[in-house]
Formats: sequence, C-alpha cells, structure tokens
Amino acid sequence: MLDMKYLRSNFDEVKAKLQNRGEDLSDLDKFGDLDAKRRQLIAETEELKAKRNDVSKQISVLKKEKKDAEAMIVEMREVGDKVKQIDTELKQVEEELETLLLSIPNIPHETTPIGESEDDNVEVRKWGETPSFDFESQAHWDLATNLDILDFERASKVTGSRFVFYKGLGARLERALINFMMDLHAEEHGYTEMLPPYMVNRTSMTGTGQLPKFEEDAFKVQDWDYFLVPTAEVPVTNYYRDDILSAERLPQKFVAFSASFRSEAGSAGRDTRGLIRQHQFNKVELVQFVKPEESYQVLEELTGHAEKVLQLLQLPYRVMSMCTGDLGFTAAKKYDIEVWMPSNDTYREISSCSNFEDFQARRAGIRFRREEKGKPEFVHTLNGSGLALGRTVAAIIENYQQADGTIVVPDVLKPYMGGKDVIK
RNA sequence: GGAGGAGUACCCAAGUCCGGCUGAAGGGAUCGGUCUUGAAAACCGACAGGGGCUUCACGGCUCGCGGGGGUUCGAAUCCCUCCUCCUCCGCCA
Repeated sequence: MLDMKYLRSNFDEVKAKLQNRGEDLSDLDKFGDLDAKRRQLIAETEELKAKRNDVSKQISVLKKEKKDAEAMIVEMREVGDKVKQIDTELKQVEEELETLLLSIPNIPHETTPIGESEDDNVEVRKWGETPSFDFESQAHWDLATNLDILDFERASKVTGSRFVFYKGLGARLERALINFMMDLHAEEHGYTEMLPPYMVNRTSMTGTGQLPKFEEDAFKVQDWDYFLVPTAEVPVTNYYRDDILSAERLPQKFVAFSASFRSEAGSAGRDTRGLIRQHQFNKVELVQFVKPEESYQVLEELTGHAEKVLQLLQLPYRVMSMCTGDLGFTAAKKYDIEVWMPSNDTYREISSCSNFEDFQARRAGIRFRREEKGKPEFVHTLNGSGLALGRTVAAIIENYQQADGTIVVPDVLKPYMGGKDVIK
C-alpha cells in the first residue's frame, strides 16, 4: 500500500512510475476525489462531535442541579442523527479508498530496469560452468522415475495433477536439502529458524499483498476464511503485524521452512512434467525486517545468502534483475536467481529475492521506533527463497546425472545423506 | 463438542451490578532528581499510546478501556455479535 499523503502530493510522479509496470491504472484517477471527499466528511462529522461532547457535559451539569435540559437534549438528538448520517457516508468513502489503495502496486525503485516483459530483465551476474554431458542427458522426471525416487503417477491418483510423492533416497535428498539450507542460514548467515503455520487468515494474506487482487492464485479452505500459504513469506512477515519494534531489535532475520501451495491459475499446460510447477512444494524462505536506510544493502546480502546455497551445491546459476514489467505487485526491486536446468537447456527460476520497502509494512502495520519516545516509522521488509526445494532437487538430479542414470550426491550433502555419495 | 470464567494503558490491577468532573484510581517497571565515595534503599518528580483531521508552527479537535455494531443528549460501564485466552468435562495426534 502506498502512503496516502505521499500519493496526494506527488500524484503525477507516482502515476508515471507506475505506468512503467504496464498495468491498468484507470482507477488511480479516482483517488483525488475520494481523498478530498473523505477529508471533507471528517471535518464535518468531527465538528459536530465536538459540539455534542461539549453540550453533553453541560447537560450533565444541569441534571445534577436538577434543572431542565430538555431543549439541549432535543438539539443533540438532531446532531446525533446528523453525525450518524455523515459517518455512514464517510465509512463508504473510506472503504472505496481502501479498496483503491490496496489495488495499487508498489512503486519501482530507481535502480529497477524499465521494461515490458521478462525479455527486458537484466542479467546481473553468472556463476559456475554449465555441464556438458558426453552422453544423452535425461530430464529429472525420467531419471527420478527410473530410480523410483519420485512418483508422479501415483500422486495424480491419490490427489491430482501437479503433486508428487518423494520416495526412498528422493525423500532423503529433499530432507537433506532442508537441513542443509536451514543450517546454513541459521548458523552461517545469522537467521532465526522458524516453522510457521501452513494456513493463514485473510488479514495476513492482505498484509503481504496476495489479497485482495490475487485470490484465484491461492487455495482457500472450505468453510474457513483461511488460505493455504503460498509461501512462508506470508506467515513470517505477518508475525510482526501490528507491532512496533524497538530500533535495537532490527534487523530481524528469519529462515522458515514450509510447504507452499499455489493454484497455478493461468499456467495450465506449462511445465506439466516434473517438479518445476507443483501445487505443493517445499521452500526455505528468508525474511528480514530492517530499517529503511538499510534495505537496499540488505537486498544484496540476502540475495547473496541464497546464491551461497547454489555455490555450495555447485550448481550453475545467473542472477537477473527484474524489470518494471515483470516485478510483481508488491516489490520495488527484485532479483531472480535462475539455476541451470539441462532438460530445458536454459536457466530456470529457483529463488526470488525482493525488497518491498514499506509496502507490506504499511499494509500489515509493522513499525519500529528509533528512540523510546520517537514516532513509529514503517520498517522495510524483504524476503527471498533460499531456496525452493523441489526445483533444487530437479536441478541436482539433472546436473549431477551420470551416463548410467544414477545421480552423484553433491559433496556438501553427503553428511546429510548418511554418507551416501550416489543415488542409484 | 458441553459447562463456566476472563480480556482496561509497558506489566499487574480498580472501576462495570446503580451510564455523566474516570479521557481512566492504585501498584510495579522505566526515565529524571535528592541523598551517597559508588550503589541499593528511601524520598521528590515525570509517565497513553496510537490513528485521523486541521495548523507555517505552537497548538486545537476527533477516535480510542479485545474487534465490530446498537441503545442514549452522554457508555469502560447497558444490549447484540465476533475474536482471543483460561478452567473443568468429553474426544483426540
């Protein structure tokens, strides 16, 4: 959510910046009228309330002295009716304004490249050497099915498409990765571990920006106003919803493991095979709450923390800076980390690291105080996958495959795999 | 699922039956001071915060006693509703 006062006094500038996102902004022009109407109604109702408060006090005195106050009571009755009428109108205007503000995306940062689509994303850096196989390489779903470590077919029977069973050393590999990543971020990068709820309420989903605009992307729980989390970002960021943190507690850094559930509405037919696009996948997520002046430095660090995972796993990747047209609703700046995926002969997104500035903090009411008596300010929130587990498993299977269809276990994972060095 | 109880400011806690100088007593904590070589103790003083509107500013006004509604000239106090927590019973990983 944008700052209303900022929007009011910098309307044209904001609109110009939002236009780079290529979204429909026709509603934005309603802001001026709604904002003016709101302030006018507030002035009217508060003036009447001040009068009512004042006269009610006089009535109290008269009553105590056993004097007649009937005329005043009658007059205040009318004032009360008027107040009620204006408040109703005000509430309606405020709801409209709220709806409007919740539907406006974040303002892109000045360093976010301007562009229309993913083709305009900018490569920031590249790491590692892409493997060249002296045999016919296979896709991870074929390798894994042959090794009987992933079972897509039975998952379709048991649940439906875009679900999977991990089995045997496949399950072990996923679990090894979870522990490896959690340990790395908790012990080396200074994050506090967290295991969040897998369902959240509507307020939380609105706080981080999944709602109200993108309800169709989420799984809704029948008969409850709860949603399956699309990412641990939602519960973990909302952990501090409506809180005021003291400055010395910042930054707050959390690494959370959770499953992530996505309806993938609108992706029908894309990545139908393998682990790339599932309705449910595991993810280790990094979340930070920081002072505004630090957030861009922290974005670089946090991205580095995610990259470190790939470096230790010896998986080739590149880092892309998302352009304004591919930024997502909530981010001001976003890096995608893309891992080399041999079956696609290209890099595929495995992590997304974003600085939301105060966009989520304002929606969710997450603030901090620089000094004990200081005015609360909004924190900046950031998060990034560190990493998405399913895609990491896919990348390991494909990049570490051997001619005989077995998979070499990356060195750093061996201790987590009970010393096994090959999946066969 | 059944039966009770409770949510008041950073914490504890009065007030709620009988609506009006309670925009919230009293403790504790915290901060400042006196005393002391220093500290503790004691004593003195400060201590609702937050949102909103308005103002160049000082300030003014408004909302606010778990959330939301209602009754009333006026509600922490009465009514409705939701949420959360606690106790007992049942069920259960």
